[in-house]
Amino acid sequence: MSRNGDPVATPYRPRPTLHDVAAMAGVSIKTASRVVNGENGVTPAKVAAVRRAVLQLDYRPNVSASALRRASGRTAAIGMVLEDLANPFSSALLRAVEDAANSRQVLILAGSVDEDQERERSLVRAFSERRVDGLIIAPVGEDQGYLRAELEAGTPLVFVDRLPQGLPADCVLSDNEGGARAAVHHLADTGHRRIAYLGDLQIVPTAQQRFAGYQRASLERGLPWNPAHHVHDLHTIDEAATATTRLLRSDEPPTALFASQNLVTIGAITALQQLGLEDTVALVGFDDFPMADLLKPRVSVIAQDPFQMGRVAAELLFQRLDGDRDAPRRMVLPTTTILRGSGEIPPASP
Amino acid sequence: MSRNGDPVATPYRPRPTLHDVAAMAGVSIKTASRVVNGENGVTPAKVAAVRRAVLQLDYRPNVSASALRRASGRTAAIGMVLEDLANPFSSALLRAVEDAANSRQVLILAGSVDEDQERERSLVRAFSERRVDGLIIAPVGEDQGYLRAELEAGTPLVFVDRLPQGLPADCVLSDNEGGARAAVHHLADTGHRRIAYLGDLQIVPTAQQRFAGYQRASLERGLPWNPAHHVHDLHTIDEAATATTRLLRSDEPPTALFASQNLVTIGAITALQQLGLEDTVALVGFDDFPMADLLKPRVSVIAQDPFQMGRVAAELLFQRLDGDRDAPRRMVLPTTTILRGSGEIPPASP
DNA sequence: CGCCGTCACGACAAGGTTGTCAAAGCCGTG
DNA sequence: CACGGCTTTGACAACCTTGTCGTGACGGCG
Repeated sequence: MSRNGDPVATPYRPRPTLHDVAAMAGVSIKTASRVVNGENGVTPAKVAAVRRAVLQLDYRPNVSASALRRASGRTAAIGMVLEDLANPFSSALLRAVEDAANSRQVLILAGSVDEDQERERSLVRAFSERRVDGLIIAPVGEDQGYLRAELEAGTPLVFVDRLPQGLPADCVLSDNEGGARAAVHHLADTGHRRIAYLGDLQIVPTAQQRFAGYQRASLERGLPWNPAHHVHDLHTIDEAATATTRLLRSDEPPTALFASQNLVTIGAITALQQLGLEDTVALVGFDDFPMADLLKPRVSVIAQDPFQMGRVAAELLFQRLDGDRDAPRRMVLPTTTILRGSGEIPPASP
Repeated sequence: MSRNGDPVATPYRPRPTLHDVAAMAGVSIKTASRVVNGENGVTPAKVAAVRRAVLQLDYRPNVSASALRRASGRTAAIGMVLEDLANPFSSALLRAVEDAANSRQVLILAGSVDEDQERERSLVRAFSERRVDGLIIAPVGEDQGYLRAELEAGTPLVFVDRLPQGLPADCVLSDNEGGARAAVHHLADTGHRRIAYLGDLQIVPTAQQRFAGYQRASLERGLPWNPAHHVHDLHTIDEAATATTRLLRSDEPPTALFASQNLVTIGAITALQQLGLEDTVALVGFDDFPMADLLKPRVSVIAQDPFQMGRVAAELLFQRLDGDRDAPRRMVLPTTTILRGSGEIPPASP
């Protein structure tokens, strides 16, 4: 009863192949291939015939089969292993790389690892099984030695945001230590001596570097070293808010806060607002975030430039793909200090 | 003189193939294939030998070659065509789809179109040449008929955020009209009668729907219809801010604003803050955004749920991949009205 | 007119894999 | 020991494409 409009599964029409194109154009497969790939040595008449057939059949070359046969084996795709595709930092990286890849007709496979080492490895494996031409990785694991085979097979690797461990490879980092140091110096310049550190998971290398910057600046300025003012392992807004509240309610509260990361900064702001202290306690956050200049007070930050990081990483990768086989490079991108208000609140006179 | 540490380009080691595995294990290629694919009918001793060889060579099956040969032709990859990978809406969609894909060992190819029709088509073409198993598309073009060949070849298509034109395909939308209508009703409930509409590019279908909702609610509440209070084609924060400023400085300024989109909302807030009117003029925005509840006043919004949208789209897609060939479905996701303060500001008494 | 170089073209193999199928080995039974 | 039935195994073709190379046609030259 297929007449009365029942949805009937029409059989799928198989995709046309070069074989079909060649048949329709009345030439050999090889000649069709030549035309499709723009090689010369084909009569204009046959070129036209093949072109017609391609159009009529809506022929799409099969890149997989092509890559399989081609000498270079290039698939014109690269893989990106990121922390979380939904977070602004990762997605800015992705977008920047996309722009670079786009101009070379290269596609991007992307995945999130969520701080899970196992997932990092399985993603890389999946990309490798697709024979991506290169990988850009924001590593979470403690050892990237498992990638040696990729490197040896000639797949260029570029690490972003964090240093690779146990593998010589290109790498693009922010100046985490320098940025954190600048933040603390700025708060000290404003008159603060009791500056709390609110940090991400200590296993995260960038968090370590930022704490090192905090420590270095504290030393340089002769600030009191008070472990009660150092909170580590904050990984969500709520955790950061809770920790901030506790700090500010303690006997000897800090007069300024350095938040080592996006979500921590937001958590700190939440807590400050709840306590009504947002105009009393100074705050500098690491990482800029949207809206930072619409809050009251506007939030001073140490900004990274994820777009530039992605752009530089992509440049490195494509240089490698173009044959550059020099020693691995490490690029350190400077941070920018953006003063908007929250970091310029002076300490309350005691 | 390669002894003294000059960087010397060591030749790349070609990736091991099944052939190599088979040779090392002393079996035929086919038997190695059987072991790798977990087929049975292989002696335990040979299974063990092949496993050893796989491990020792760090063999990675070539998914492309495999897909080429397999009857299904599945590549275990899907393509996503999004507005801009760096914007929160797109990246939330991407992430939600990734989570669904991940549980099926499917990878994601993603690209941004930036409101460029041409780019939409070229991205789809690139994905199609990779023989992705399915496509999730946030369309920008005015006609998706060019995708018919994909559909006929059996590649499931799911559209998100916007309806496809000229093609019967699955589709997941927010209730744009309903959400906008709710926003205006809420502002009317608060006592407003002069509610301005600040809208995105008019060619964008979602913008049209939101304007329709605004119009419908205005009618339902008998609000004055004042074209001077309707601003269209705002696509950046700056444009929105400028337009808002102009509106509020006009002879008969609105007492409330409905911003039809993320960036427009932010632009409106910027303008309100500059004019010192943020506690005087009411504002409801379409789309939630991070920090909306840390601003002063907190920003009332009509929230979409991009994660759910992505999840639903992925579900549809995978159902199709699992053989569902029913008529195309259209899913409309409800919006949520989140009242935080800015939408509850009463009109200034004249 | 015969020879040779050039060019267009296609037959064939190969790339890494899986589906098909026949051969070979093993077992128990009569 | 011959036979039938079962399991294990590998040779071969095929997927779609491109690289190699030989063939045949053509034009130019001696």
